[in-house]
Amino acid sequence: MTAAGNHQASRPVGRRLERAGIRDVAAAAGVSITTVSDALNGKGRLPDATRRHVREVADRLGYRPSAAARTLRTGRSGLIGLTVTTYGEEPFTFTEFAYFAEMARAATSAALARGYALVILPASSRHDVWGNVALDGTVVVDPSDQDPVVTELVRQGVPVVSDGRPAGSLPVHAWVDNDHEEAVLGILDHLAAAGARRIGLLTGTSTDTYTRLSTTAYLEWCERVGQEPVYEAYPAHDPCAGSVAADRLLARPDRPDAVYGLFDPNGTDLLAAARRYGLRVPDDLMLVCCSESTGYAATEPPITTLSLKPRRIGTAVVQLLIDAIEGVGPAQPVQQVMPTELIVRTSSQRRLHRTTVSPPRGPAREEG
Amino acid sequence: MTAAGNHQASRPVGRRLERAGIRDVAAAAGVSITTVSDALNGKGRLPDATRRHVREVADRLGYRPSAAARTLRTGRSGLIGLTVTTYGEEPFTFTEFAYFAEMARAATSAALARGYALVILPASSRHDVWGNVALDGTVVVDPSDQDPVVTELVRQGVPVVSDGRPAGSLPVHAWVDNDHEEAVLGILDHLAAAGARRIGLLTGTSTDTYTRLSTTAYLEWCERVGQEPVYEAYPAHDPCAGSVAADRLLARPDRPDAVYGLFDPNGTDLLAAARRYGLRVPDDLMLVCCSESTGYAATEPPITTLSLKPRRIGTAVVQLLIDAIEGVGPAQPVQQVMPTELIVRTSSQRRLHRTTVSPPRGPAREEG
DNA sequence: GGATCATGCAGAAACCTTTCTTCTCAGGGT
DNA sequence: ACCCTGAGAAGAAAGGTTTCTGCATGATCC
Repeated sequence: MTAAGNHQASRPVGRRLERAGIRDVAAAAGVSITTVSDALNGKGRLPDATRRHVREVADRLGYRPSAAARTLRTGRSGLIGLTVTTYGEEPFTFTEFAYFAEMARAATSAALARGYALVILPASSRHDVWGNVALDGTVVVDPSDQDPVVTELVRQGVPVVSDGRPAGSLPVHAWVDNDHEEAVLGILDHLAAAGARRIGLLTGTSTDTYTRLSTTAYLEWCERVGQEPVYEAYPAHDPCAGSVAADRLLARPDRPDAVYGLFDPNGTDLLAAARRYGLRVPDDLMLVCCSESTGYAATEPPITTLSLKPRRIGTAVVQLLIDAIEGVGPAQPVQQVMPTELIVRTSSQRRLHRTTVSPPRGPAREEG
Repeated sequence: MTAAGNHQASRPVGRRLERAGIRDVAAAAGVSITTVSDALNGKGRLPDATRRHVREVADRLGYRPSAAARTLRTGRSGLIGLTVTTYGEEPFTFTEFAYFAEMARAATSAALARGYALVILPASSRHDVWGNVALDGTVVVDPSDQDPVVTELVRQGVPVVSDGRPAGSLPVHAWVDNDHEEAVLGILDHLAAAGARRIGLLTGTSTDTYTRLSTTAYLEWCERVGQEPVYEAYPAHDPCAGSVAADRLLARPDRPDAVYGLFDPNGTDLLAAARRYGLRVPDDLMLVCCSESTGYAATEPPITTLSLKPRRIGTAVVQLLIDAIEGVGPAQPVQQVMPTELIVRTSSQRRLHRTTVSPPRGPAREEG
């Protein structure tokens, strides 16, 4: 109230009008700040009359407790980080785009339902951002081998739960992951049952656990059934490399008559390559890819996809994390393996077999 | 160091080992906490030797300033909210899913580049979450008529920038939106030029500005060229209603020979309906829809889409918001209208015309 | 040679809550 | 009459930073 005192009604959306503090409420209600705090938080020994009175005064003054002060005092911010692996400048790569979006959506819902908010943070980036936000815990998606940020967080005692098995011996508090081996084996069996004689794989060159587990499962299956492996690996974070790799795979002399693609755009990549080579789908070439996109229901022909059920994963990860933050649940690290779902469409049905799907385990409780 | 002093190396991932504070650094470096703060923040008058020494000691101790304390003192949290309209239990509806995901991605990048992190918050939900997080500002997507949360934020003086024109007289500090009228007019002209005689519209029943502006632009165009309007409106938040509406539109006696669908899934909806009625695309029916999905490049036939360029929007919104937070830029509200991009594919080309696209205005600077 | 001045650093307030501890007072038991 | 108990409420510390103000010290200037 210095020089600005003479034009009061000038700008209601001004610089930032001084908010009412707990002191102001106490003064207006004629009680101490302790009483205000207790009344508003339902603590202490106060008669209902006092509680109501304080609440009413606080409402009238538009009082909102300072989150910063509360965090400082209680050590709890109500914020959990969602750490995404960054490729180049952008958070999360395109190949896992739909997956990540769905997973983040579910994680947001789950966190909000328990009174927490999600902060999106880049992995292993300039850590001034990391230092500037008080986190009660962090979800890290696909932790890389020795992520310095995660290591640092764990060292500080911040609970960390990962989506995907942690590589190396990263001591996360819990992780959730799909049963990737079983998923791949299921797909290969499905294709073989539909009449595939030589099944190819479109895989990645990176060393994350998803790629690794899926590839080794494929190789094991090939060995078991006595098929020579036919696969192409490409850098999955490159948006164009998928098309090239798909083309290469179908250009081989030992061209497969069925292909499973590990990454979301591979369905489109393979379909385009098949058209170039005049291959009919599914008659000459059967196709399956791992994707969350509903667009594969509308391609010509519709493509069979493997869904990793990201909503289930996102929900589970957040539940585990908040349990760890609040100290409920087991003290030991938890490992939760979630089933996948094969959505069978035309591209993997050479004859009109059955159209049922095969959820590998457990009753399907939720729609996610 | 009370009872826990006797088993030091017991659990490195223990409860939460007490972090080093600025006091500890000061003591270890043999200086005052003022000096530590100044040395680390590049303020005050200190010789470089002292600065280096303090920094080194701080590093050795693994000192990280408490974000809560800093926020409390400075009034700045480095956090900006991303408010999404919630439908039912879930944040953001499916119809704007791809748009939102892309927009959020760009917003995250832009915020991080300027040292801010993004918090995802639900609109008009239980506001205990809102009260618990200190926000420097908020981006609100598609603000509804009288959103209580946004009103409250503005009242508190928190900068608010909206993606989409604010409905009513919501006093946001700035907004960014596409030129929806121009986009619709461009599409209608494009279809007419390709030979469409009667153009239909698939629109929504909700009252948000996007739906409203697009629909009135369509009606105006119809009046101008003397065509009877042919449209169906449906509740866009219902994932199944789109198919039904598409079917109804094509079942009409005055069936259109070209349709523009305002929402992302409408391309698939219309394509499926066209198949049911035995209509060839684009020969009997031309199709355009508003979508960010790349899947429409792989449908049969590929479908022409209107992209709202969500990455540009997300970036612009965050820049505007941070400018407002940091007090740079104009004091008056800013309104920024961004161009859209029509991606012409087979579904809207009856004869083999040109394949060029028509960005309504401005040079295409970035790829987003 | 004393006033002035810049330099290097320290003290302490302020930010706003939550919570531990303490105080007062009324009433009931013996 | 006394002690004890419990309710109701207040005092004050603590949480960790930033930053304003101020105190020395040595160098500079007339």
